[in-house]
Amino acid sequence: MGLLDKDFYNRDTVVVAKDLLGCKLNRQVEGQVLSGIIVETEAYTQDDPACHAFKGKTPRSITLFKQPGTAYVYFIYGMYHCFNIVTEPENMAGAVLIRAVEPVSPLKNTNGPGKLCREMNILKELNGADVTDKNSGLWLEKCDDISHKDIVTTTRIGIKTAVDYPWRFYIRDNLFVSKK
DNA sequence: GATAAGATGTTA
DNA sequence: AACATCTTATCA
Repeated sequence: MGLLDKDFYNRDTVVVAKDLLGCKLNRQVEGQVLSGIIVETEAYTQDDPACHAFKGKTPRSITLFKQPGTAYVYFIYGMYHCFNIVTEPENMAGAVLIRAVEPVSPLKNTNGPGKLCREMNILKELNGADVTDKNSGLWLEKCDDISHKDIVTTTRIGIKTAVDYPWRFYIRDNLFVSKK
């Protein structure tokens, strides 16, 4: 299966967020590979008030300005991590939050951003990792092609600003989307 | 079913 | 003080 490369991520964030649906997320840990199909994403861009990079570079948001295909992992609510993939050219902030995957190999309980990070052992040490390089232990592959009409577009979840941006995408009727 | 509250630590 | 969350408790 084709490894997603820098050119894939070096595009408009919203386009990447939709194209990531149906792709396979892989995590190698202790010789074991955990995999899931991405079924839910959200887009965040530099001029988006809900984005961590909205107010410019900070120690945390600096990762969002790195080259496309960089992992952006941050700690939230005292006990969870969220996993994003940086998009757009280097020095331009943008990222896609992976909100849910459909379990493939020995995975379960991955229907939410905090849960999938816990189940796939995605920790802060992966912040800044190169997702276009398998050696990072975290990479993505092209898998299912999702038809345009099977992508549902809604507003994003869990934020207080820019609540009207229609930048959450998920696969219609998929059982592993968060909430419901 | 629904809604409320509690856990927990980093961030600026 | 807020936070790109999730679990458990307490209603009905």
